Amino acid sequence: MSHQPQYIHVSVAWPYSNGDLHVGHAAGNFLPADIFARYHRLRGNHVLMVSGSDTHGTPITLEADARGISPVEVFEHYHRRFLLTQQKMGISYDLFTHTDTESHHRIAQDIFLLLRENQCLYSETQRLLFSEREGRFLPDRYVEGECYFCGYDSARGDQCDECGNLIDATRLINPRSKNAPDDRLVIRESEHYFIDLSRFSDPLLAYLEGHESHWRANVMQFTRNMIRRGVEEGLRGRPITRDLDWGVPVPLEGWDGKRFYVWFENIIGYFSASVEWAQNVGRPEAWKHWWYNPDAKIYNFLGKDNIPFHTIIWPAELMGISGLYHDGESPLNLPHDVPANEFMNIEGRQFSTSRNWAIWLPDILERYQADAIRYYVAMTFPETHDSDFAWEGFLARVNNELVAAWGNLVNRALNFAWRNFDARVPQPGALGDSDRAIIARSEAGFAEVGALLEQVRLRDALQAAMEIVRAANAHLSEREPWIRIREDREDAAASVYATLKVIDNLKILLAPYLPFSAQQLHEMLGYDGRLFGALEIHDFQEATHSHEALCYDPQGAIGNWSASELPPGQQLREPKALFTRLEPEIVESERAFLGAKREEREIS
RNA sequence: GGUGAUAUAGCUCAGCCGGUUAGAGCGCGGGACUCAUAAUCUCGAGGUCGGUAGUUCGAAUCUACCUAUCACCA
Repeated sequence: MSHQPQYIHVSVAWPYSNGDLHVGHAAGNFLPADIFARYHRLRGNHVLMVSGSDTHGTPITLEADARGISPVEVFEHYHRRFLLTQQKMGISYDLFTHTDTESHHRIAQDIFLLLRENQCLYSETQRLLFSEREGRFLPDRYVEGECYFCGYDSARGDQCDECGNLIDATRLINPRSKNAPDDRLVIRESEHYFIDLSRFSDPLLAYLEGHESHWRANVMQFTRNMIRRGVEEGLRGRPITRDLDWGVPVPLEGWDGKRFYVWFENIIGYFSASVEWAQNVGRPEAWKHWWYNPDAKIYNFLGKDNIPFHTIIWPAELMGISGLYHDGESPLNLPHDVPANEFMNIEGRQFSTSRNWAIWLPDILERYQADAIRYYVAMTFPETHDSDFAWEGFLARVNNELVAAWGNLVNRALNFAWRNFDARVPQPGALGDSDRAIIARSEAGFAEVGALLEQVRLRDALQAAMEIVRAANAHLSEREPWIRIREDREDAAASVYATLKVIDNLKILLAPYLPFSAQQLHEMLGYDGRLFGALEIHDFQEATHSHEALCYDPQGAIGNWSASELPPGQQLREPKALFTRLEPEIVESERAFLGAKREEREIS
């Protein structure tokens, strides 16, 4: 199964660093990305997986205001926690950085200037709400007023909570500042840049046509209709700058009080983080293998709320800046796939951070194994529709599937060899038909599970691997080595050897999902070395600031997506249970956390 | 209001460019086994596929309308 290594770029939507990560982030964004990335790493492909904290945007400044601290303090606090949380989860980013680096600022500004030079932007005067007292324009989220649909008195600047209509803040009746209700706002004009999407309608449609066969139905249909409608009416431009003091500055004379819109700038992070990564590893041109190589494939992992940004705006931006930092012929690569996930609900209800209806990753990582969380969330991935995280389901899947089926298969086979075959992989002699069949079955898993992983059908791929687990348990029960060993030691050795070999294969098939226990199992089987590289937090110094980032170092990784060659006679290490069985009581105790007041605890 | 996705056994889901008695895992009931974290194996009972109306020899699978949920847009 040797093949030319491919260049696979895995980019993950950037979370706002204004609060901890919860299972929604894992389910929609970074866990599918990590599973996909780890699979490709095992395949021997060149993977570049990047993301980072979004340090800008009104969620950050709102949080800063609420706590009476600076936006920098807010984002640095949560950025640090993101690094620790994702390290514990084993999310193998080559680089998880943030958007307040000098590198990102410069690249975002370069992209803006090139888009402007290439006439992909236009400027227009907008009417916006201005606070004379504060001497600044107020973002919609800072504005309240009377709803012009229903008359509700405290409609927000972006949406009315009473009637649900979206609001144009300048049309609110008696608009006022949310923080200072007696501060009456006035309308003032301000010049802004817009991205001219209308000129990209045809190239975007052509781009979609090239990916029809493998994009998820919702992503493709939704995007296509949006663009088609745009072709009829002209895709509307979107403002990319706004009047703010927190964000990436607009690099033009006289634009001091303006910053980029956060969605324009954070999505550029996929590109800027790639460039930063290349810099960090001392190969400053290396990012081009993914961005300017026609054979490379870029995958964006995100939630469904983010689809149009990734399938319309970002590709348009990339088309508009092709050639940036590069002399060659090929254009910048566009996303090859945008496998957006739907949402994960909690115990039948929608996430709500304000009501604390959420499951916080730093908290549950204190109580459960990372692989157990990864397993349940992966089995429940909202790939085709919204799914539900239910603690009863967590308990059942961990105990019945992870512990009882997979963990127990490992445990019974290794224990048997440990006690009856001198702590070694038995010398098999002649294998029986069913021994050969189960080995063949597990070896076929590399093609079967691999094909599903490549289509980003991660739930199906995991299910396919678990079917092999069940077949292996059935094989062992049918062969009964614990009985056969009394009269035919060779026969028992054959069936146990076959089982260990199957387990060795399953170790790799499951490794993208269960990297921690796969490593433990690897060692119990008597191997040395690490299946994957190391995941570490490093500090990077720029001209005036330094920042921390999570970095995957592939050095020394020996894991390989290919059939086991388990050597007979190999010395085993003492088997220990891979997974902890959970008590039924956790269902009630975990449910009690939902909706209750939460204290943020130090991450150990 | 528009666009898209989703709606299948108690639960979680697969099947859906039409075609034999609608599949899997879990749960549940009956057997077997004891190497294993009371784990494993095996047999079985459970759905007529959100609703209505069509197309067709034949629809969970196609069409229209409706309902519900979610997202995006207005």
